Amino acid sequence: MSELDTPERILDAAERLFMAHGFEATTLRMITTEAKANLAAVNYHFGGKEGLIEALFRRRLGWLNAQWLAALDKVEAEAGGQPLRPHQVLEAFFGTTIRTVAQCDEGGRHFMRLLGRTYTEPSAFIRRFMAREYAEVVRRYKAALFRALPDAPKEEVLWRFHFMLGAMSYAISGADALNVLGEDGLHDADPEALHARFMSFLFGGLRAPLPEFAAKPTKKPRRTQAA
Amino acid sequence: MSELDTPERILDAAERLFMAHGFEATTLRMITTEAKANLAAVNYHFGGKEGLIEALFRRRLGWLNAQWLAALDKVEAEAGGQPLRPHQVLEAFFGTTIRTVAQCDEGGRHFMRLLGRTYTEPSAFIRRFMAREYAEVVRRYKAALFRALPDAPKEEVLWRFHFMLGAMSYAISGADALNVLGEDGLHDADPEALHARFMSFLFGGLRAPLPEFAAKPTKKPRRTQAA
DNA sequence: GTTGGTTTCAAACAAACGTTTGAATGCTGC
DNA sequence: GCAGCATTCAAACGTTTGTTTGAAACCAAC
Repeated sequence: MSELDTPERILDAAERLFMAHGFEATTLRMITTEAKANLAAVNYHFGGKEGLIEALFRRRLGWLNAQWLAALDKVEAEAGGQPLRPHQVLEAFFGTTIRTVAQCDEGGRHFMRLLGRTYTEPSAFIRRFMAREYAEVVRRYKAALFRALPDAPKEEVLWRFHFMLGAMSYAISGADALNVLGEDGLHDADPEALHARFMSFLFGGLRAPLPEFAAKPTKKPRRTQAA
Repeated sequence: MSELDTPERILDAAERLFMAHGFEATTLRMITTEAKANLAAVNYHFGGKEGLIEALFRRRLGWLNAQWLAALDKVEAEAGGQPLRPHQVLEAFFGTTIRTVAQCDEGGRHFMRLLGRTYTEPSAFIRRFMAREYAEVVRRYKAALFRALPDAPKEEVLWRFHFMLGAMSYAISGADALNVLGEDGLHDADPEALHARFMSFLFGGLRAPLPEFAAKPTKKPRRTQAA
């Protein structure tokens, strides 16, 4: 067939519609209509709506995880066993993410925005799935960050990484969401610009002096920094 | 009556349930059951589900907007017409937010987490409402930020503010969401600690050097900064 | 050309949704 | 005690939801 087959068409349509309306508000009838498939096809191929969502995440997340791990492998290999510099870890994770978003097809971009929202999604089923799917990436990057910032309390590092994930979520949401800040349409800039301005923001946040209660006293207490 | 009256009980229950399950997945039956009210009460008092959501936001948002504007008024009065320092603007907005979350009752905290998610919520009805409700606060803070950072391109300032809102959303979501990063339970720290570590992160991000393509050449081109 | 397994399809399913109704109840002013 | 309004209540409304069904269509293998 020159067209994509039915499961593929359903996944593409679901990605777009889940993004536009959320998981709950998107109905199987909307999806199958857009995919030019029969309503029963979702249950036939995916076993139900939850099965569809799971398949949708699995299709993209496997590849994304591979990207993240490959980026970390690369810089760690270059470092030859030495601890990484903090900005290398950030670049490997967030740089890879932003760049990945940029080079995605339209469906991929929809998925990435969906992913950013899903981190705070309250649905128990989705959160369980995400935690399981991310476990390896989280473990590797946490270890790399802790090694890169041996003097910073682990708790502070995790909080800052948490903040960064939030910033990333909004960064990916892009200019659409930003335009809540005012009607004077900020156009979605080119990916290179977004990458540059986001990374410089992140690195500034990571290097910021620790709050006083958390800063360990050092030989030069005035200049205590996280990085 | 010693108990709260019906509309109040419904609003409280709705706040908790919308937070836990999202807008679409929360049904009027769940809400009225938890509020120990009749199903028809929602339509009687609020005119429908959308009316309930709108009332819910109006109840908390008016007060929150007042807090934000008062904080800005205060530092601007102290500055006596002079441009504010960047960290004063950040403290007025984000500091006020974090502190407000801390001193809220449980319902208030639920609402604030709801608010953070709503910024990227795709529902057209909610986004329209939010933009209208926030207009004044957005206008004032944008102006203050631009005055505080006269050398930085407005576009870059807006993007950084956008990133900060994302970080704030996750900061408010708190340790619950953070624990996706690993099972070793990070406890929700005391509010003072969260405030301190969040503000230092933010200020670092705002002060970070601009990406090269956006940095205006100055007399000392090597040290070009946003703040 | 018939068989057997996979995929599509229209139709129907029970359950749950937000909303409406009309009678019952509670409360206030007289 | 009665009128008048505000509120509560159980029941039903018409839709829409995800899912199931059983027959039709397709397609390769023999």
